[in-house]
Amino acid sequence: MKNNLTIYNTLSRKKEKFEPINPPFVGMYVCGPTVYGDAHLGHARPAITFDLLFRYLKYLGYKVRYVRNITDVGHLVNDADEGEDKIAKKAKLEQVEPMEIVQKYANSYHRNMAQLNTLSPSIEPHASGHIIEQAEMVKQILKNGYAYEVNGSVYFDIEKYNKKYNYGKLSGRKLEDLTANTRELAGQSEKKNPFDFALWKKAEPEHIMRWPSEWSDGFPGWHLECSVMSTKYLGEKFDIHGGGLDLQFPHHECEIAQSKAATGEDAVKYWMHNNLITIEGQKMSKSLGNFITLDEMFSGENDLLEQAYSPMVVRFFILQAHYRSTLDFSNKALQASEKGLQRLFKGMETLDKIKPSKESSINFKDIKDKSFNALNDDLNTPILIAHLFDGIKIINQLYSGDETINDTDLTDLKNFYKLIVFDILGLKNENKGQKTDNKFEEVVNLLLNIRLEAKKNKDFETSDKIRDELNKLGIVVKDKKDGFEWEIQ
RNA sequence: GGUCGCGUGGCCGAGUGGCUUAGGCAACGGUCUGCAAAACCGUGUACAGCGGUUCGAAUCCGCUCGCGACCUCCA
Repeated sequence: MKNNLTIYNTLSRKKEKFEPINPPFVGMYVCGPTVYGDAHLGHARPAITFDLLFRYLKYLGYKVRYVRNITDVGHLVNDADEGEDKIAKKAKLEQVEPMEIVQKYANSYHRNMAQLNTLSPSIEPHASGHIIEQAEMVKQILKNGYAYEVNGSVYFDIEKYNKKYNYGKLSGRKLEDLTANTRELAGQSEKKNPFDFALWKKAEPEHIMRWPSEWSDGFPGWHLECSVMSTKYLGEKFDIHGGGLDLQFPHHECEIAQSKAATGEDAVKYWMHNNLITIEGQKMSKSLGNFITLDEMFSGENDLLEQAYSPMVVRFFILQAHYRSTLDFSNKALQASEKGLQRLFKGMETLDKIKPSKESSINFKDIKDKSFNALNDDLNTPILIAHLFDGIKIINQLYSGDETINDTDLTDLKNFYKLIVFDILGLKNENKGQKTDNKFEEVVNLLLNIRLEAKKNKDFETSDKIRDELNKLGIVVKDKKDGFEWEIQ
């Protein structure tokens, strides 16, 4: 299996050639959502970034197993309500079962991800379905001496771990700095060191999500599920682990420590982190409350939104920035993406109308090569898209007859655009296949044919009236050389 | 406070030593049109500031200013 793909590895802080541990198989684990609220724009970014990678790796011929978890056990909210997890909290608020919350938001997450045209992961494990496995890993870490039990809770012993291994290598932190900077949180006296983290936490009486274990009735620590489920489904060593940049520390750092402490192996070869979406320069996040849910994006129902943005516009917007850069949300930027996406699809429609000639006056190889080079360069989709637009210019020249293309090249060109735009970038033309009612279409066509006649008779008063009135109803009329086109806005 | 990152033309957003006019949107001009719209073609403006290294820096180094991320749940 040959490829020229390089990806940026957070571990080395460099772009590295992508070489799977066990080709042609590739194991990829991505941190999924905690299902306690509607998915927002921020959730779309890793989903789309790693969907792109999933699609591209498959195109390259790899057999990819893509695992993305659903966190439904809940994490500690903070020390003020220690012992209460965020899912249980929401459940009490709404007077429903915790698993009902999980089901509800998992469903809406899946719906949103389908709207964004992301492929389903190969496996989507729930943390709650892997309590036994998590307890097993706790035992293993205890047995290896990197954890200690206090009052029914089990904590990871970072100081001890750091004597043999390197805690902080992913995020570039040093234990001394952590010691100096970790806040002294109340109720943490159980821990040897404030930076130790829970592997198993004893549940307080009011805590409704709990499972029996040899230490206590409780629940697993919040870093554990990813170590456990990635190991279970991808093995002790696997290729790619992805997630949002905000998970780098402490979540992924702790994952590394847990896996190493349990198995003695470095589980992950390539760590990948997508950057965050900002709004007015600030991170969009649940905790800051400045987020826009995906449902709101698609419906326009949020005060920050001037209009609705379709799922493909959101996807294209995200792909127009490199995944390791922050991306600032604004209506202007989204509107620019909307127009750009229209131009891209319009170009592809034009491509279908081109008639082949005997000879080709153009050479598309350059654009093709550059496109794949961009993709291979750590998934540089903004560059890739720029090349696609360069190609659109050529397509228009072919259509106008300023350039020519032969049959073979034309087929090749069409296949290239379909491959990149539909299969790899995962975009789809939403206007296509949006069938309106046949009778309705006939009626509009009838009106426009009357208008055409009026125009022929130079009765512009009537023709303009029909155009303007249709416009008021949201039907945009576009005159063509011999006839018309129309669309519903 | 500690660690890390960023600051590109009206906006978004690539590029990281010498030609990339990156690209998109907007703006302006044109073609088309009865007029429009749409579409297409064409055009301009940039690298936060100061200093240094270099034949040459948006790109490397230093300082200053501004912004952000992580250190607490987060995609």
